[in-house]
Amino acid sequence: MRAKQSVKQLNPRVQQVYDCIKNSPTPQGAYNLLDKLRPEGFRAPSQMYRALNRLLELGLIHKVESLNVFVACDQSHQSCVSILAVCDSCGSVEEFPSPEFADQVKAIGLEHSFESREFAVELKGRCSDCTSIVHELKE
Amino acid sequence: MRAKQSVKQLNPRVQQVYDCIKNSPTPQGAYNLLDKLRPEGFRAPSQMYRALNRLLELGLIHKVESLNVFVACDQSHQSCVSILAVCDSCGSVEEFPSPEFADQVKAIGLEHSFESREFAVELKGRCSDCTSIVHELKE
DNA sequence: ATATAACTGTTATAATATAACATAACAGTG
DNA sequence: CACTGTTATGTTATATTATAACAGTTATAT
Repeated sequence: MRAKQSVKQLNPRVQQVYDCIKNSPTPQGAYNLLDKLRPEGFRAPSQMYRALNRLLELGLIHKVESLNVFVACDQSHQSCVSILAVCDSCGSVEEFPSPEFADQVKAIGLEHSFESREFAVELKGRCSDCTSIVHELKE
Repeated sequence: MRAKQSVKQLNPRVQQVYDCIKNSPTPQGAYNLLDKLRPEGFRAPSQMYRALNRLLELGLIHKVESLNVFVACDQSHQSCVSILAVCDSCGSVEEFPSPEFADQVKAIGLEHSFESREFAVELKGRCSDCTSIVHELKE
C-alpha cells in the first residue's frame, strides 16, 4: 500500500492550489482558482474540487459558505475553530481565533443536548481598513 | 405607491413558501420547495427565490449556508441572532437563541476593529434524538 | 382614471459542484 | 520482475443552486 501522504508533502496539484490561495489577497472561488491555474494544466472543475476538498480535510483552508469562496487558514492557531470576518466593502476575510469562544459554543450546544463536532462562524461587516477610509472621507 | 406589505399579511406566494417551510420537519432546498409547490402554480426558480429572499429580509427564515437549505426562524426570540445546530444524522436543524452570545461575537469583532453587522453560526453534530437512539442501540 | 410602484410570470443563462469512468503512478508482495 | 491493490489524476458529462432580463398584471394613492 502506498504511504499516506504526510502534511509536510502535499501532492503537486494540491500544493499548487494551496499556494494560489495563500498568495491571493482576497478569498477565491473555485472557478476563479481554476482560471488562474489553467496555465499549470488544470482543466476541469473536478480537479479543482478534489484539491480544495483535500485542503479542507487537512484544515489548511476554510470555506466561507456564505460566499462560496476559499481562504487559507491562519496557521498561528491550532484548534482551527475561528471566526471569519467578511468585509462587505472590500471582500477581505480575516480570521479571529478565540478558543474560549469555541468552548462557549460547544457549551450552548450541550445545554440543548447537542453533541457538536465542528462549527463555523461568519461575521459580516466592515473591516478596520475600510472603516478608516470611510472616516477619512468624512473629514 | 402601493402600501408596504406588513409582516402580518404576506403576499400569497410568500405566504405559501413560508407555510411550506414551517410545515417541513427538516430544512428544505429551493428546488425541493419548488417541487412541493408546483401544484400551487409555482413554475420557475426565480419565483421561489423571490419569495425566499423576501422571507430572509423579514427574518422569518434562515438560510443554512453550508447546506443551501432554508429553515423557519424560531419565533420565540426577537434578535434573530442564533446558533443553527445541524444534525449530521437526521438532517434536522435546531435554533439556539443566545443574546449574550451575540454580544460576545460582536465584542470579538471590535477587538479587531471589525464593525459587525450580522453573523451566522452553524454547528455540525448530532441532535439529542439521534444521540439517544444511538444509546438505545448500544444496550 | 391613471400613473406608479410592487408583484408575478416566463425564458434563458450563470455560477457552483459532483458523478462516473478511464488512465497513470506508486508501493508492497510473491 | 510481474502482479495487485491503492492513490492520484485526467476527462466528459451532468446535477444543483441562483440570477438576469424582460413582459405582463395588480393594487393603491392621488
